[in-house]
Order: sequence, then C-alpha cells, then structure tokens
Amino acid sequence: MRITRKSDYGLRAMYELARRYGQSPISISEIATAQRIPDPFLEKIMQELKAAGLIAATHGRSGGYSLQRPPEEISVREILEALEGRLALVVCLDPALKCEIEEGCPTSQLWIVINERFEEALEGITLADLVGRLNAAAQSQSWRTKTPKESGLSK
Amino acid sequence: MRITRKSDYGLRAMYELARRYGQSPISISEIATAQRIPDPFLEKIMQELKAAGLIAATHGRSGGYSLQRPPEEISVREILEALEGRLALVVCLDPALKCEIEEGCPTSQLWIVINERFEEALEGITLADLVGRLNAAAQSQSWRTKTPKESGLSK
DNA sequence: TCAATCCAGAGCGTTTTTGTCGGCAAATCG
DNA sequence: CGATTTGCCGACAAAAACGCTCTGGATTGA
Repeated sequence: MRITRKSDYGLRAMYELARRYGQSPISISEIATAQRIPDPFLEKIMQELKAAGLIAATHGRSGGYSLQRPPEEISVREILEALEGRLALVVCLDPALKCEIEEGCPTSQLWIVINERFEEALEGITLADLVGRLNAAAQSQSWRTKTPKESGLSK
Repeated sequence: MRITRKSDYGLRAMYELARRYGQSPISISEIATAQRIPDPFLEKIMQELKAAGLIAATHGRSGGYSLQRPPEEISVREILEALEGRLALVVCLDPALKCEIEEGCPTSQLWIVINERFEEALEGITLADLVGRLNAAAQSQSWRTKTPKESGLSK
C-alpha cells in the first residue's frame, strides 16, 4: 500500500504553487525542475489537478499554473482525491466498483471506519500548513542537507 | 493508492481468528470459506502473519491457526505492517529504498507528517474494536444485507 | 508570425499484484 | 507404523497498475 508517484509529484507541485502563492503563474518546466519531476509526466498531473478545479492555467508566453484558492483552503485530502479518485483504501469502498461479494463483505464496515479516520487525518492538513511547517523545519534543522529519514519512525 | 487485496484478506482472516479467540485452531480452508478468500493465496498470507509473530500454527488433524495475543492487543497497524512491510505511504519513507534525490526531496518532511497521522489512526484500532463494532452494527443495522457503501463519504 | 506554453491522447516497457500448482514436512489417529 | 490431515515452501504465470514518453495540436503574448 503506497501512494503513487503521481500523487507524490502532484502534492509537491501544489506545494510549490502554494509557496509562491500570489505571484505570477508558474510553468510546468519551472515546477518540474524545482521539484525534480519528469516534465511530460507532470504535464498530465497538472491537467488532472486543473480538471478537479484546484488550479487554473494561462496559455502563452509567461503563462503557467496558479492555485484557484488560497493555500489555507486546500487540504491534502482534496489533492490526493483529485489524483487518485475517491480515496478508497479498499476496493469494497470504491463506488465505481461494486462489491462483488453479494451479501456485502464482512469487513466493509471495518474498512469504512479505517477509511474515515484516514480521510480525517488528510483533511486536517492544508497546503498552508505544509508551507509553514517546512519553513520552520528549514530554519531550525537541516532538512535540506541530506537527511530524508529520521523523525522517530520505529521498526 | 489502495490497500492491496493481500492486506484486505489478511485483515479479514485476523478478524475471523479474533472472532473465535479462545476456541480451537482454525484451518486455512475454514477461514477461506468464511471470508471468501482463495485458498492457496490465503496460505501465503498466513505464513507472513506467522512470520511476523501475530499468529501460531499447529500441524496435523484439527490443526490450524490461532492468535498469539488477545485481540485487544493487536492493532490494525501491526497487521498491515506485517503484510505490506514498513507502512510507508511514499517511497521516500521506505528505509529499504534510499531517496534517490540527493539532497533530500523537499517534501519528505511533509510525508513524514502525513505518515505519522496515518499510523496513529491505524494504531488506534484493535481487532477487539473491530469485532465489537461489527457485532454492534449487525444488531442495529443491516450491514449484512447488501449495503457496502454509505456512511457520509462525500464526492 | 513565432515561440512559449498548455492540452489531449495513444502507447509501452517494467513492476507489482494476485494468484495457481506441485510437492514436502509435520502432527495426529487408528 | 502408516495414512490422513494439516501447514510449509518455492516456482511460475496471467493480468493489472504504474510510470512514464511521444506526437501532435490549440492558445496566447511579444
């Protein structure tokens, strides 16, 4: 179980837009180099984010993308949902697919519980939170200098 | 982003063991028919759960599997972690893989936050919770009669 | 007009998932 | 003991998902 690279990239791109919120639109190539994302792949991702109404695009020279709403009003959940479709941890919960077990699989209730908690957790984090948190981390610590993993993650 | 069928099956199997905790061991075929899981696939799953120390097996006639600890002491997080490996929502956080971006990807901190919340949510649910909750739902509602999806899940 | 930018969709190789199959090993029962 | 029941192990394979790329087009600004 792992969030796809698409979502990872998408979130990073949105973070980049949030970081520069209020400035002029940012092009795909700009975002791609800033966040080290393969250009053409990012292109597709941005289209999905746009289709979801999270960002807007302007064509032509010095065009690019910008957030449709301020960073405080965009949650991580929205972003992931835009890219992954309905955030269903398990096939049973995906409305696109019907549960193939006729009388309801015995653990659908179980997954509903887990899924709700998961969504709550993601809903509670906004782009603004992330920008603020990363800024704080940048000042106090060396998150920029080669330490991807730490932060008390046991086992 | 979706929990694999393996984990779904694994959790259902553990739920089945929890439901009958204290009784005699339950065989693979028993679990498989109860939870509608393909027999040989379940076999592999059980082996992983056993390797993780969550269940014990007894051979021979009337043998089978049973929980190593009471249901109150087994969290959903443990089960998923046993099956999916380290619960890393994103490759950056997987200790098995090193982050390929040299100076640390700019959002690793970000994912650490999200990941922690996710783990907390899963840690907070035990097998006993699930058994209790499903029993309650069975009495009060028709979770058994063909309603897999509901429960205020918007969009 | 020309260049920069987004848009749209097909395609494709690799990896992961989701199993199956066949045989071996260990209990248990008679 | 020996047959049966159960778990144990490893190889293999079909199908789906993932992680992109590529080609061509449509818009806009200079």
